Amino acid sequence: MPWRPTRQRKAVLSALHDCAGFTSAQELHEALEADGIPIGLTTVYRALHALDRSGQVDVVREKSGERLYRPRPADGHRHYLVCRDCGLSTAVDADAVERWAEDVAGTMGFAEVEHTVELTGVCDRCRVTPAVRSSAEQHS
Amino acid sequence: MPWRPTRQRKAVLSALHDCAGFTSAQELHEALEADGIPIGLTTVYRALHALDRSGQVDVVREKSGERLYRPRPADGHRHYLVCRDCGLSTAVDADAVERWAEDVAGTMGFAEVEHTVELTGVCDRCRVTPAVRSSAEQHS
DNA sequence: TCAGTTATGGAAATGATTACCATGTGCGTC
DNA sequence: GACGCACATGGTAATCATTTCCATAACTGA
Ligand SMILES: [Zn+2]
Ligand SMILES: [Zn+2]
Ligand SMILES: [Zn+2]
Ligand SMILES: [Zn+2]
Repeated sequence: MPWRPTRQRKAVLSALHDCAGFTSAQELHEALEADGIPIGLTTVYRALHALDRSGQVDVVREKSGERLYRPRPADGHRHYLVCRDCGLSTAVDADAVERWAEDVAGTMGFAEVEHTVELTGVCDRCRVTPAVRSSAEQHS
Repeated sequence: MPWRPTRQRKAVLSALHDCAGFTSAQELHEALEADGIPIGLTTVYRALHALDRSGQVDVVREKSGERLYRPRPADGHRHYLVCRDCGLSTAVDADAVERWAEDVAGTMGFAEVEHTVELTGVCDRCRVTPAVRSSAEQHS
């Protein structure tokens, strides 16, 4: 399974790092095109899929089912607290959950256990000044 | 917002209780039709949506994005450990997670916090006798 | 250069879910 | 019981993210 660091793949990874929070495939595609980087939507999906398989991105699903991506921080597996209003996302400490997952799996005799944990809420700022969720401008 | 307990709505709720584990809207629809209960797919979706809003079912999403439903046990909010192979699902104790979620949310200044937690793995039995995931027959 | 593999991207397909809308049903009223 | 209206149903068509197809392009090693 060779891996060619093509212009497109590098562009996707780069564009992903330029985004503050979680971003969808389609948003990324638009952003790239807007930057004058011609790339097919299919290729964006493929690149994200590959990044996911190789563990370079974290993926969450929003209520609609759309997948949102975010470059994974260097220190590995994380979970996030995401504002439903503005999209602001913050990595949180989840050691307790990690331990719990291990525990439960062991107790129940399950193997190859995976977990997804998603926390959503309304952030401090949005409680005061409700914002519309937009990929372009998320307050940092 | 009145609530008429129509033939169809009662049938959906009943069919849902007849299923061992999590079930999709379409599976439910097929099961109902197979039982000679004529009902529109649209109606099944509406009924499940209503049950969800009123907190009578738990919902999870599988990798494909398909929504799976399960009647919520009387004792309220639960999380499940689901076998990726056969679909066997088991409610697990998640007090640790509940507390963690509260904690994190409070610390970060978020309000109206919601969480989704999904545990998947391969169950004891499936490690020995791999089964194909099928809604119809899930070992209990 | 040549062949073989890998990557790209437009268009068409997929598949769950939702929107529309004309029709049907429950139910309180007269 | 008949009437009227709000609520419910269900077929079909639309939506929409994602995937599949497939012909073409780019890359790599010999
Ligand atoms: Zn916010
Ligand atoms: Zn984790
Ligand atoms: Zn199993
Ligand atoms: Zn919980």
